[in-house]
Amino acid sequence: MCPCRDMLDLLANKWSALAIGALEDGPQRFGQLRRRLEGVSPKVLSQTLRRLEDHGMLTRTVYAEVPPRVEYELTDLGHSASVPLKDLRNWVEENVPRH
Amino acid sequence: MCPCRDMLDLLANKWSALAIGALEDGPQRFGQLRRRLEGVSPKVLSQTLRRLEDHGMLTRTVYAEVPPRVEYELTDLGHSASVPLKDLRNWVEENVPRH
DNA sequence: CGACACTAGTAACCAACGGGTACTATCGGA
DNA sequence: TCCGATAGTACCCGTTGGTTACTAGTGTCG
Repeated sequence: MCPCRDMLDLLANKWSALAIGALEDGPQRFGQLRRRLEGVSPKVLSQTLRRLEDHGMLTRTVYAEVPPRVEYELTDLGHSASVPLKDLRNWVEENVPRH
Repeated sequence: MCPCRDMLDLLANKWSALAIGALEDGPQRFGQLRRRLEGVSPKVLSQTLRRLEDHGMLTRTVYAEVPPRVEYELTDLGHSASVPLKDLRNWVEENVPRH
């Protein structure tokens, strides 16, 4: 109904939460993210990043090089959202019976 | 890979986050939840609640009455998870251009 | 007496998303 | 010449999300 549902739907999502977490350390390339988020397929990562970009959580910068280089970086909004997401990830890590 | 991914997948989900939020105020019946979480269909709410129950976030109590009465209540684990989820919902409410 | 409401779902069905694998172009290096 | 590296997309499929219709058993209203 209201736009906050869209935003919650975006952030309350496994790969979004993990991707934003990975980008907390600074800009990252596509392949770096792919390796850090173990288990994500390129298609899904691409979709996730695009949705985050559309909602203003990150920027995508293409460098016209070969091989191609694309960097993703959190916006201020993204950095701000990363705080509650980090708390959520921390809660999970603390409350799940370890491997 | 590790079980924390399952848990994150469970909690990082729109309806889960909203359902846990609604249950913060105390036990609720199915229909109450359905009305509070505007827009959720009975099937999806049922699925969501069952998944949360399976993961120990809430309890489901059936009263043998007519008409039927079923109450859902957060466990200690559920109450603990509700904290970071509430922070996330608050972030969304504060950072989304109002309706 | 018959119709309707209330409850907590389930059954059937469909669309959308999540996810996997294979494939592309381009260049440098062995 | 062939391989590797990069950032995706094309294609396909299964699971999930989602909608609507329907159930049973009783109480209430007309």
